[in-house]
Amino acid sequence: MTLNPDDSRPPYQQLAAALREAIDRGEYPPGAQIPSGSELSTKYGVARATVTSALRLLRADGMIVSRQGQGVFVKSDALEGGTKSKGSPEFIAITERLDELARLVSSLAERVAELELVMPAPVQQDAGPTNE
Amino acid sequence: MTLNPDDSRPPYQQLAAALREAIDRGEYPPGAQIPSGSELSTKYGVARATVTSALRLLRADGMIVSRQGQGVFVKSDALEGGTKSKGSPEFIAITERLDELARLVSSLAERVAELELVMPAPVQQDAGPTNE
DNA sequence: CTATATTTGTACGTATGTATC
DNA sequence: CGATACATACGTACAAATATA
Repeated sequence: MTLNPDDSRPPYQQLAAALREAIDRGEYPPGAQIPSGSELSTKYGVARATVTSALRLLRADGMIVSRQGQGVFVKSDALEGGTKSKGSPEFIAITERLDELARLVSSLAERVAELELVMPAPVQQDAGPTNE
Repeated sequence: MTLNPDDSRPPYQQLAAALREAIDRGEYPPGAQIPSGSELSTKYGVARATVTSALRLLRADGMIVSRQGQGVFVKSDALEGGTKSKGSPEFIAITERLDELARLVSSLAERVAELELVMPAPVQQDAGPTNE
């Protein structure tokens, strides 16, 4: 499988569309693991960075989740028909912002959890008022 | 200005935090143009791709807008009013909530980063459970 | 209108770090 | 410990859009 050089869209968008279609087609059913970045890179004749860019779009669509050391998996509630990939530019922009924000919040939560492990326990204030 | 190698955050997140702080500090006021990718690359000693990654976070925060052939500009609510208000009231409301949330998360990220600098590094437990 | 420089966007190939198996 | 897989980074190159001479 190769990308179409006549397509006006850049390769990473074409690859994203191809993967979306494959998911909708059921080639990668919900919960299944998508081929690794290296495999996709070889299969479609693009660099691994291009695969990463394409997967970022799918992640923004909420169709996949990436787990370091494991792989990339199709989300269980991935919609059929590619409804999420369409919509107004504003919708896409908001979705991407939400995705980045969600990832940032996740990493923040982990960092805070680690900090709490090494933090001395908060000193109990002497019977302070609990109102807000 | 150079990045801190002791910071546990990857360079692109450090750079994003530095740029966020510079914007909040008023070094790049609303509507102003941020130094070009090449300049930031030289100034902070990172690759341009790293600058791009950092700017993607700021874009996710809603702090900047990029215009190909022109540059990257600090987003100004007043400046953006003309083009951004072309959505349904629901879209505008969601965008505003997203903006506030992004700002809150950004401030949280900076506070966590400061805490991590003062805190002792978490010890790696070599006999811990590896399952989840 | 054309040519050139600037800036962002995208892509490539390679390398390293880290998590998981 | 070794193999696999994603995350990140580097440096280079070209395309697209814009501004300017």
